Amino acid sequence: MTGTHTEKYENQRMEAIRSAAAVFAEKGYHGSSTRDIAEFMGIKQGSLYYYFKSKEDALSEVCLYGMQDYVDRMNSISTSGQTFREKLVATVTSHVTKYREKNEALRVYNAERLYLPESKRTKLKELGTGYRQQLETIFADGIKNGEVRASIDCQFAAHAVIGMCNAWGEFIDRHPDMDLFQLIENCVDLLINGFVENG
Amino acid sequence: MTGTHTEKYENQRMEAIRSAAAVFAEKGYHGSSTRDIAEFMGIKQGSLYYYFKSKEDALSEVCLYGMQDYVDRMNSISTSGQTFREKLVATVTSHVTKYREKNEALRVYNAERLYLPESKRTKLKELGTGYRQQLETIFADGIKNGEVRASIDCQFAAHAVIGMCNAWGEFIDRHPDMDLFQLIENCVDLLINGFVENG
DNA sequence: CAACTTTTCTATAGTTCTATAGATTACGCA
DNA sequence: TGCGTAATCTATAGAACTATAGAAAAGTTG
Repeated sequence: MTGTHTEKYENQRMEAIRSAAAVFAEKGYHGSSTRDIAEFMGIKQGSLYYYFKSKEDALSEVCLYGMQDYVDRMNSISTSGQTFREKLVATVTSHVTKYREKNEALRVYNAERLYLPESKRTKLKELGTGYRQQLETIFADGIKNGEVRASIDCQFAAHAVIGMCNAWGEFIDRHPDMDLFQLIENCVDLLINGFVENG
Repeated sequence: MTGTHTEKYENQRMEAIRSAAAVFAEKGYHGSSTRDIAEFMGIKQGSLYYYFKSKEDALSEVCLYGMQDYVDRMNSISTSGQTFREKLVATVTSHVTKYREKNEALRVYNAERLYLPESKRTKLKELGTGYRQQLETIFADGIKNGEVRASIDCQFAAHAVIGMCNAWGEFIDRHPDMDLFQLIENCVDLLINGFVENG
């Protein structure tokens, strides 16, 4: 597959994906033109079609690019021999710092993926489901060894963690001077202890 | 202001705002055309401009419409004489059920407001800030009377609650058969007790 | 350097979209 | 019933956008 292409082609293709990610993240998929993306990358509008079959194809590539890295990190967390608490810290840290690293692709995945037709979303769904299931397993294991309250619904818990991280991710993007360390600490404290005295 | 217009005009105007909300919620601001909105409403594209000065104006009205109701509910919660716990339940319930009621306008506010120019966002910012500050006050009062742990950062807490509710809101929209009662219970339990045994 | 391949550019066909102007129909009331 | 206002429609100017075709430039290899 990749063997058919030059090294330069592959490099430029990645550059095109990153450019598309940056532009989509700022203006949204429908608010961005192929000219915007090409200009960001430093080429002409028409040349972009040497790397993407269509604008929709560009969105698809951006989403996959954003998810791949994200899922990879979760894989290494869930297979590490850490305690529940450590895994939770690692998950939140990984997720939240990804936004600070200005990896716009993950934001694009969250905000724009639904504009892709079903057929182009199956792979993305698999990745997302895989991520969530691994997080569910972390909770299930936590219940087994007594670290997590037995009444916790693991599916709810996984969704809640992901949703909270995404919500803060959006916020972080608009507040570049925010103290991430403090934020992560607050998130983990909330997830572990709740807000209320004597829970 | 409103005195200059007919009752029919005001009714149709609200209908136009609700139509715009529905269409924007489904396709996004840039992905929607004025023809889409007009068709949803059952009139012709050009006629829409009898009710909106521009497409951007439509977005602005939708966002304001969505926020107004949302903020009103928070006003009545925060001025009620309830305990922290009760106010938290009421807040989460109000927020989450707003999504189930298919009030698309709030979703549009969350997802699309940033496409408005700064000048058209000042009122929206005021409303959002007001909401958040009232929620912060609920937490601050909870600390004062010992219901909430003293180490909680009220600003963080308010953002976290709003972010979590919005995250679940998006989810609810895509899962219409979900049990809201159970979801609210889970959310409140998480916020109050956290996930971990003996917090 | 000459032939060939890869990458980029220019130009454009064919759509679609916003916003406006002016005609047309529906409505309220004397 | 007929007049004046309110609401909607038709038609279109003018701009923008996607995707393609074919020319040009850059790069590679004998």
